[in-house]
Amino acid sequence: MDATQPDLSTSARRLLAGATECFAASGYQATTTRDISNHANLSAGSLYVHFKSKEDLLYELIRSAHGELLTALRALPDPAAGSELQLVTDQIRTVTHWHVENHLLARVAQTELPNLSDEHHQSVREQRAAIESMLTTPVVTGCEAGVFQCADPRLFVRAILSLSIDVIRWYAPNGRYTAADLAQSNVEILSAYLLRPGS
Amino acid sequence: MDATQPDLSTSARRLLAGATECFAASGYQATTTRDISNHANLSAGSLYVHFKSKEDLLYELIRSAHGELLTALRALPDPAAGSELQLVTDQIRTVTHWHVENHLLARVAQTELPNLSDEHHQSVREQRAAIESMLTTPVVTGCEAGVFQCADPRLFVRAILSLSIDVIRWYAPNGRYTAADLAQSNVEILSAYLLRPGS
DNA sequence: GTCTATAAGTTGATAGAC
DNA sequence: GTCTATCAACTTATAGAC
Repeated sequence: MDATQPDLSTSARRLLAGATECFAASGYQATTTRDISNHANLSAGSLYVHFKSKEDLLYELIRSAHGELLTALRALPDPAAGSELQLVTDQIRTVTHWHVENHLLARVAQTELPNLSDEHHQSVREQRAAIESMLTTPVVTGCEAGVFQCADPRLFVRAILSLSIDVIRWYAPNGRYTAADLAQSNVEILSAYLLRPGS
Repeated sequence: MDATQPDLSTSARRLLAGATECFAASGYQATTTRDISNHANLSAGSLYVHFKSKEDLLYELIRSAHGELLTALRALPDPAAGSELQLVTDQIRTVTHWHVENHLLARVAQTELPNLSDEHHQSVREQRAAIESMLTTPVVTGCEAGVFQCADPRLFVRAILSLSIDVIRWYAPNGRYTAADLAQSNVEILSAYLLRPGS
C-alpha cells in the first residue's frame, strides 16, 4: 500500500484497524489503549510492542490517510490545455469518493489532528498543503484561460473540500446514497458555479 | 437571550464561556472539570453547584447553540409566492453567518454531540430536524413553482449545511475573510446551481 | 511477541468547613 | 456559593515471566 511502511505485522494492522473503529466511534481521547488492544484481540501491554505510544498510532493512521488521498489525486491524468474543467471535476469526484469510501479513517484524519504532537502535526500540515495546492492549480489555470469563472480560487477550493469532507459527519453505509451519488452531486453543484452565465 | 434559561448566575455564565473555549480548543473528553473551573476563576468543586455534571454543562451549550440558530432562522421574512430564492439565500447567509460569528460554540455544538447522554442527544436531534426542515421547505416549494431547479432537495440542503458548518474546522478571526465574505461566497456557489441553465 | 502485574498520575464527583 | 480535601475509579506506559 504505502512504500514508506510496507512491513506491518498482522498484529500491527489489526491494531490500526481497531484504532480506526474506536477513534471514529468515540474519539481519540475517549478511546483507551485497552479498547484498541481488545479490538485487535490482544492484551493491554502488547500495543506498545508495535507502536511507541497511543499518539504514535494515531499519527500512523492520519499520515497514511493523507498519503492515500495524495496518491489518488496524483493518479489523475493531466488536462489538455483548455480542458481544465475535466481535471477539476475529476478531483472533486476523487476527493468525495475517497472520503465516503474511507469515512471512518477520514473522520479520524479530519477531526483528531489537534491530538498529534507538534512534530507530527507539522508533518501532516505539509501533506494537507500539498493536497490544497493540487486542487488550486487547475482552478487558477482554467480561470486564466477563460474556460470557466471563479471569483476567488482559494474559497472555491475550500468549498470543494468542505463538501467532500463534511460527509464524514453524517455518512453511513446502507444509507440513501452511494459514493458515486454524492460525488456526482458535488460535481454538479460546484461546476454550476464555475460555468454560471453572467459573470 | 433564551426564555427557557433566563436566570443564570454570573458564575454559571463564566463556566459556560470557559467551557466553550476549552471544549472548542481541546475537545470535551480532553477537557477536565478543573480546566473549566479555572477558566471561570473558580475552584474545582464549584462547578457542581451550577451544573449537575460535566455532561450537563455540555448539553446546556449545545442546546442553546441550536436554539440561537433556530431563532435566527425563524426571524427571516416569509417569501412572497415565486420569490422562494430570496428566502433560500437569506437562510444560507444566516446559517453561514451564525457559524462564523459563533465559531467556537458552533464547533462544540457540531462535534461533541456523541458525548451527550441518550436523552440529551435525542432532544438535540429534534432541534436539528427542525432546522433541516426549515431549510428544505423553500427549496421544495421553489422547485415546484419552477423558480429554480434542484435534482435532490435533500442533498442540496446537505450542501447548504456542509458549506456553512465546515467553517468551524478552519475559520480563525483576523484571517483573510469576514463572515459576510464567507456568507456571500456560499450564496453565490449555491445559487449558481439552482439557477443553472440547461436543467 | 504475548501475557499479567503494577507503577505513577489524573479524573469526575462528593463532603464538610466557612 | 465558594473553598479545600478526598475518594474511588481509571489511564498510559513499563517491567518481567513465559
